[in-house]
Amino acid sequence: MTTIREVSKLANVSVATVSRVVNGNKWVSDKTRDKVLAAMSELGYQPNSFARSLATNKSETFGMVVGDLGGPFFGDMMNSAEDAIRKAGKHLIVTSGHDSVDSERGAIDFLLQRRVDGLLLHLDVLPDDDIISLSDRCGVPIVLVNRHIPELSNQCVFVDNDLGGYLATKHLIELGHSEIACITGPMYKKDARNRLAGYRSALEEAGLQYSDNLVIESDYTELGGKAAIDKLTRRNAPYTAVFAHNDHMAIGAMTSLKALGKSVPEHCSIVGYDDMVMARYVEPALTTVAIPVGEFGKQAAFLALKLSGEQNNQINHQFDPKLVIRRSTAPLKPA
Amino acid sequence: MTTIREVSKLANVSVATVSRVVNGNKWVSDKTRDKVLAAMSELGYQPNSFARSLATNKSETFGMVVGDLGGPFFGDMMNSAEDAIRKAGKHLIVTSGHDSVDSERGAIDFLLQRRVDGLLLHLDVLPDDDIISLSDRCGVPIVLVNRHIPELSNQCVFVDNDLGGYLATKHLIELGHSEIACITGPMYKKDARNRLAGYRSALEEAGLQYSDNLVIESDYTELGGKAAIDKLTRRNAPYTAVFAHNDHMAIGAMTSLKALGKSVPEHCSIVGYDDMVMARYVEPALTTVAIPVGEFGKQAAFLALKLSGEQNNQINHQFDPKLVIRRSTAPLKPA
DNA sequence: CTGAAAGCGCTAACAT
DNA sequence: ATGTTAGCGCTTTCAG
Repeated sequence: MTTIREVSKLANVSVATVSRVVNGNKWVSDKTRDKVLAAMSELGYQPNSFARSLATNKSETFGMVVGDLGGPFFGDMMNSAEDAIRKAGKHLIVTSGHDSVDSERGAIDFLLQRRVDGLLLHLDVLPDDDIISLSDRCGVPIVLVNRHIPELSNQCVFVDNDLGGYLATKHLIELGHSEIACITGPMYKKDARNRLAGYRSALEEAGLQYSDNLVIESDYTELGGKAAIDKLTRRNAPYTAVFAHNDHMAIGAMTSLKALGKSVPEHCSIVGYDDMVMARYVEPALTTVAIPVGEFGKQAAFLALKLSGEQNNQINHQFDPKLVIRRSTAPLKPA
Repeated sequence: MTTIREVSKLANVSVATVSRVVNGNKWVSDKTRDKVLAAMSELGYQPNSFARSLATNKSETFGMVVGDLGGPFFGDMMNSAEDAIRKAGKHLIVTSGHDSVDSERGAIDFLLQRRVDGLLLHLDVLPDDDIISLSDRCGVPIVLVNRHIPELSNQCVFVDNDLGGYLATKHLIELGHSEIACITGPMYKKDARNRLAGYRSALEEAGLQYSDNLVIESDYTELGGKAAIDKLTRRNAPYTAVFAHNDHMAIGAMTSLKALGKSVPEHCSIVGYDDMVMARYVEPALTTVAIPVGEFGKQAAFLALKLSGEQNNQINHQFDPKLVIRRSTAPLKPA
């Protein structure tokens, strides 16, 4: 690797001059600049970002932690975050947290050691308290994606899951359904609790009775969705519609229902959550609650940029989910 | 940010000693080590990776460039690559190349400036020659993912697209089809040319006539797939099966076909390529050629590790695609 | 076992 | 307009 010193020798100038042209400083004569540029390209010079960052104490780089580099959900998020950050002339390093406290911590440490100018965190398992103390001591702005921690409110970008649950349920109610089953995510996750709360409030608003019997806690997987329907059957609970806390479970439920000889939406309506790609492709296409994932990543990036003093965009902290009506829901047929 | 010096002061030792305990050097007495460890945690000390890398001239980090952080294809690849690299005690920085020569170059420069120990490159547009010269001068091992450059053969990990095209076509032939349309990707891409070559060789092997009339060059998008069917219709070309160079186009074609009143697979069989998630969910589920994407990322990581002298795994350079038969293909019905 | 000191490559005053 | 030089925080001889 060639250094700035070698370039300076070849060009017959001082390292300071080379540094100036590398950094686009005005105070260099055109002639000198050309000489330096020539030397640089002759040597294939690449500035050493470590040395540079060490000297300036900034990296021009933001770090992002996502649950899993492969998640379809994260793809869009990373993309739009990177886009916004690139447009600000910075870079984004993405790492995955792998759904474990240790590796989430590890990912954060990794980024911190790289002295990122800010952190965009999508943390699944790290407890609130840890995040709060992290925010206090880490020295760089952190923004939380898809998570709301009251103490860190203005560092959060999140979606109103209560509203999502409410919208899904209300849609079903408006179609005439009154016996609506709910397949929830793991209840230790706030997302799931909020979606369930939305479900309850829609029920309540309509004067419908909430019944534990119709609620199955599951695990956000397709298999879990299937199993939930089986449980419902075993409980002998009557229902004409299902609200699943994500599309995976909704699709699993759909499969199970079909296997039971019930067709969707004729015998049973289904609403999912997330609006993943496959929601458009299943048969019937799934009615679901869409989260503006791209907007999410973008606003998180804006927020990080803002908190690090780079920009001053207007930030949108909370997003409203939107109901996307497709063909898995239909008016209740009189029995 | 607290430095090694502050820790050394608090612990009443020299910086060298602190450095030793940070790096797990044996030559430190337990007592001293404990003192230092205590000081470190009291100060919340995080080693500065820049200073460290500057001093050692290594980063313990590999860099990866993918076309687009959001691609479903890339998700698995990143995941398994990161996994393999993490298991080797290193880190992976992922950046996107955005399908443009400039940003692919920019992404590579970014990583090079971060002095990565190796580069995993999934390059869509950068020409072979540029890559070859890059490999010569960049000073770190580079491995090419999903691309075969003869001059850099042992730095490539790729899939046999000829075989993929052949398998897809042969499957259709075995089902009795002889008039098989082919919707290709952009022909400036080698992938597409190879898949087409596979198509031709399967035809040839079966003694079937190749006809330009049945080949439509498209763009790997769902819309492109739809348009291709329209073109075929306008050409008035008779066909009973379609081989599309990716699943997106296959699904687009399926939609178009249905709109034309032809049902799949009764009137027309369809084979896709890639085996993306949605292939399982469309109706009918798509027969397609699967690429072992995960294995890909993993082998690329192994290769990079090996070339950088870290490990010595046995590397698999070329992968065979596999035909996944689902329900979009069926035996030709006698007219 | 521990400390002192010389860099690693670059930036940013400060000189000239 | 250009050069000199003192760090940035850490690792690594080389001496104790």
